[in-house]
Amino acid sequence: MTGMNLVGPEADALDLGAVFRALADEHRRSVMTELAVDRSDSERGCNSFDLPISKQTQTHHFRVLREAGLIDEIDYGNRKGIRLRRADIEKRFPGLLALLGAESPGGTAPR
Amino acid sequence: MTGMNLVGPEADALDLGAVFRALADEHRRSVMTELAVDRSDSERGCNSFDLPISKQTQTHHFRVLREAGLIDEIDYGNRKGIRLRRADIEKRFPGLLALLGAESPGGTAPR
DNA sequence: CTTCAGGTACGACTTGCATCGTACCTGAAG
DNA sequence: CTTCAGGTACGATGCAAGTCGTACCTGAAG
Repeated sequence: MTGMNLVGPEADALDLGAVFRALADEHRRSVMTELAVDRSDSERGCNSFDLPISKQTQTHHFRVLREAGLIDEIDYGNRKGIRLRRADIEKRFPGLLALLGAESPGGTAPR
Repeated sequence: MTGMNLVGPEADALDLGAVFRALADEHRRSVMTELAVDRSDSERGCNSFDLPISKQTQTHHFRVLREAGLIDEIDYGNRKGIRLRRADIEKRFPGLLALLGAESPGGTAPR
């Protein structure tokens, strides 16, 4: 089976409190900002975001993002994929990703 | 002197991280939700939000909201006023207040 | 003046959370 | 098989933050 065994809440069950708590951390927010800017929404590797923290801590952060419903984690056994749940987020919290994208250091305005 | 000696950051200096950290707390978020829904943006008393916490803790939460740039606190000496910084927030983080307003228990949609 | 309610300052306590060390699992490559 | 890199599980640690107790200040009302 190819992945997706790690699941978060349904689109309608996304909790704004959990989302804000997830985005309160600088590292998690930088991940979400990168994802928000990349309009291709392609699956990304966990270490494509170079976070200055240990891999155990990265595991923790990605879990928080998944449990908040912001990303999907695709488990391949010895490798993991990350994908932004853009449609679900836009449906439940329209404009949130734009706020994150506007914070992109490259000045990558959503237009 | 009529108030406003308590000041937060300038409109352009609002930090998304500080805002998310402020909104991560349930009590602070409930205050902001109430403020976001009330389009009159009139000055409100501190205990017009009935929070199930002591007054010292309320002082703490309002301070966090002010330092995040979300509200103004008007000091009258023995009384205090609270006012939402709607224009500044909308300018810097357009759509944020709509997200909060949509969480209002009364189903008070922003329009 | 005294009384009283609203608010703050300081400190203590407790919980939550970010972080990492150690150990272990998984799958791919030799 | 062994080796190795990516990832997880569990536990410990350190720090930030939410909460409240006590004491004090401020202004209004008697």
